[in-house]
Amino acid sequence: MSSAKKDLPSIPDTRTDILAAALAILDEEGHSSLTVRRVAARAGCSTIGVYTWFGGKDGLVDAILLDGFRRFADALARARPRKSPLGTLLGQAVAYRRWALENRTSYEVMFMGAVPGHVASDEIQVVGLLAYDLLRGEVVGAQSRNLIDERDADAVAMAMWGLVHGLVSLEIASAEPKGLATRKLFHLRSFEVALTALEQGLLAKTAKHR
Amino acid sequence: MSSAKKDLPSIPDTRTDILAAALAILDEEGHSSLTVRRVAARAGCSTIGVYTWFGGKDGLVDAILLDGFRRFADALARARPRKSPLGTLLGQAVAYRRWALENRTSYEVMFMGAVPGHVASDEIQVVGLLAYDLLRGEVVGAQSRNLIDERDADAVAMAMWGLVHGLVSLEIASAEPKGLATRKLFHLRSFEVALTALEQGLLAKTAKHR
DNA sequence: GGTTTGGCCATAACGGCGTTACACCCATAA
DNA sequence: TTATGGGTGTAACGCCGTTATGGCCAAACC
Repeated sequence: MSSAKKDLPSIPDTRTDILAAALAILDEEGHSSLTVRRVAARAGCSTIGVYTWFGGKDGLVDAILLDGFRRFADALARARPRKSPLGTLLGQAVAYRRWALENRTSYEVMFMGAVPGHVASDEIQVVGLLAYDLLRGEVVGAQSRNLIDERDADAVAMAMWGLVHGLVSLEIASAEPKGLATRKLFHLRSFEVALTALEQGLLAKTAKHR
Repeated sequence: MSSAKKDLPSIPDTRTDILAAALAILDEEGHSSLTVRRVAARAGCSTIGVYTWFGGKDGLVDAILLDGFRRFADALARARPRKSPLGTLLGQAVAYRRWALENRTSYEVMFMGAVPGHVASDEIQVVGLLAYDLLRGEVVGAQSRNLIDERDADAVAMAMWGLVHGLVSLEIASAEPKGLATRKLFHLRSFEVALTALEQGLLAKTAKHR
């Protein structure tokens, strides 16, 4: 029975081909080239394949998002091991920026609405919020260790997410393809200044006030 | 000679009609309904009018952007009179958010790339950066009065812009049309927490450090 | 075996998009 | 009277997402 399976991995799977073609087009040509016709041509089938396997362009983009969120979460998780919760938060912010810049088109689709008419399915939106829950959890952890003051954890988490997302999306929007190194350095400095200042401002005023 | 002018304002100006139609469609139906055909139909001319007066859809969107940046700058300027530079900065941030939420579709086109294929002309990009220069000027002012520490003014200005833009764009992206009041309140609280924390972290440690 | 079913697919079309070639009107200038 | 040229409508081109139609073919049934 195992011998009957041995060539299974080489069976051409239309669904896999289409998704791979879509990711390749997104990476190589940008989101404006992500059309059903082009994806189908690259996958070696007709446009109808996208409808058979994904229900349409929306479903295909949902699959792209699912893949993106998984890779994004992996990148953030890989940046976790730090000693202090504050160090972990800073490290994750840096990892967030690095991933966004290295996966620019994915980030644009995931967080900047780059695919014009797309509305993500409810399921996908839930997956997208997992990273936020991770962040929130670390904020609560830092608060419980009295490293961050006692403000609303959601407000603090949103502040961090908003700052990181805002800086990253401005950087992506202002970057010519393969942006200048000096510009990149400037954005990196702004990023560090902003994050350390925000964390400074959130530090618990331990037994100093009230 | 003045009597010869008296009916000039009532002359139907195709260019004005088209721009007004585009702004109305953007406001009433959202950016996905902003098509050349629809604008022309609402303006009472054929699609060719958009090409005669604006050179195409890109030119029309540029005109929309110009209008948007003007109204945006007005709203920020109207929020200026505060006593301390820090109060001014905070007041402008609040005005920024208020304008973005009250002019959601404009903000999406101006700062979130809502019109799919659009690339703003160089001239328009310069106009868009005027608001940034205003912000930077106030940062420098606050630094010269020793209210903000001596970090790179551009980095500080980018930090503020990034935070405000990030929170606002997350709020816009997550808001169902006419979003729930509770959600709005949550975002307002996050906004205030984030801004005061950032400013706290940027405060000059007056004669305390070095 | 023959027949029916149903999953998968290609062709060709529909309506909508941005854009443009072409012909037309018509006020002005010669 | 004729010529010019700016503003315009019509109709088309090549894209887009989507779908109706119908063919193929392996599995399931009589």
